[in-house]
Amino acid sequence: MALNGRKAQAARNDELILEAARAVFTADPAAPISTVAERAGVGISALYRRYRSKDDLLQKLCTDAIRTYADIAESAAKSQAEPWEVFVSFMRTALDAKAGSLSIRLAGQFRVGEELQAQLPRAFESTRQVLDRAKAAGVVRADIEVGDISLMLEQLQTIEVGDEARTNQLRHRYLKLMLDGLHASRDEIPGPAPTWKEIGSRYEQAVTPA
Amino acid sequence: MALNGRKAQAARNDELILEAARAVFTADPAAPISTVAERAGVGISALYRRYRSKDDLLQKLCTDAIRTYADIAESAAKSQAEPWEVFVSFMRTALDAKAGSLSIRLAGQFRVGEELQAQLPRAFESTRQVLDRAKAAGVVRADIEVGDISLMLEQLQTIEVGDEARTNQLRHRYLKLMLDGLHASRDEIPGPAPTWKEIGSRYEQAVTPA
DNA sequence: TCAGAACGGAACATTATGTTCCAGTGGTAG
DNA sequence: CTACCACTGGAACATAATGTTCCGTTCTGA
Repeated sequence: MALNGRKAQAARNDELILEAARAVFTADPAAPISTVAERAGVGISALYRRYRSKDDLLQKLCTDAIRTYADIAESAAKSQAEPWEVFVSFMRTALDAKAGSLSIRLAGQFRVGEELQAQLPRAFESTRQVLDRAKAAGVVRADIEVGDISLMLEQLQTIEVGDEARTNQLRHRYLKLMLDGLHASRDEIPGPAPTWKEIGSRYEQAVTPA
Repeated sequence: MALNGRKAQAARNDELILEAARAVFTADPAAPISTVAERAGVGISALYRRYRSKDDLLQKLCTDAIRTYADIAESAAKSQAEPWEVFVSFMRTALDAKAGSLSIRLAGQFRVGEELQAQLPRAFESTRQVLDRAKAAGVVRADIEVGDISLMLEQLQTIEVGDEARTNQLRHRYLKLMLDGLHASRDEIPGPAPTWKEIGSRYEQAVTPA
């Protein structure tokens, strides 16, 4: 009966809208809000009932995404398995979660709220732990830093061909390639690793609305 | 005196406009045409005197870019140096030329003209030769194909931090990482390589204008 | 001196899009 | 059974963005 109730319908729409928004904005960060409504199969007012503005929706999406990423990293940091296994599995899971994709592609388009900001240290710290453990074990080259992980995941998530399954397959194809590069202890790679500041600075483009 | 003449000024503007357009559209593929004029330090009419429309300008930019890429690939294909050296040098040069960057980021925004289309086989064929030679020499893993090269260069060119020099440095950082991955002959990398069709299909989004 | 090529940039037309508004619907409390 | 109202769809509105045109101005070259 909860399935037929008006409230159940509303609750289902909550999820439908979020899912649609994720899909739409992942495909096109500049997409209009009407596309989200269309994709979700609801009217525009269903959106505005839930979010004060587009900015609000984007913020919610990104905060969720970063929280998901932080969760994944934290979980990996706690794992007791082999350092290389943990690292690889972490990278794969993070890639699949498309967590960074949204936040980066939408960077600068919305105000960065407190909750989002609060997730950043957690994301950074956990990633660092996973990475450091792998480096300490000698299975990841020493000249890799946390910023590298961010940039690599971002790069991978820019890969985009028509089909979603195929896109994912290709992303993992290049992840593997990168992992092989990371794994090896060959010559130094050029340039210092990206700093956390460099990576975060892209969020600062947003014109602060009233 | 050619430096002061009206015609000389016009000729200089030709170049200024192209340079500005490259810079602007590389940074933001959706940039308005007025930004290009501003950056070039000319008025809008100076633009429209040279190009019938924005579409024309974009087409010109991309055609140039792909021709440049094809030139680089062709030159590498002719080189007699060591296969691995040739391959690495080709990748570095292609990356610096930012050749693919423009064409991909603008894909679907302009009509694909004949001249552009004519460059594609040349680009593909030369890239294939460089790659095949490296594979035959056993210095590049066998499961890499031409489409991989395209996608990798594209990925690298999506890297973007504020500073241009730094951006370039980071791109080369990850190119090196990828090269290490390519070089190694470890386990298979997952998924079939991207096909030429998959890569080209992104140009087809353009709504054909009258 | 003067015709006209080249130019700057305001003005215009059009489109895109965030947001509001209102009438309709159906579950539900009383 | 009925009246209420949360929830919704989507048209309408206001606004901002931007491609293109137009016109008055400048300055070269003959």
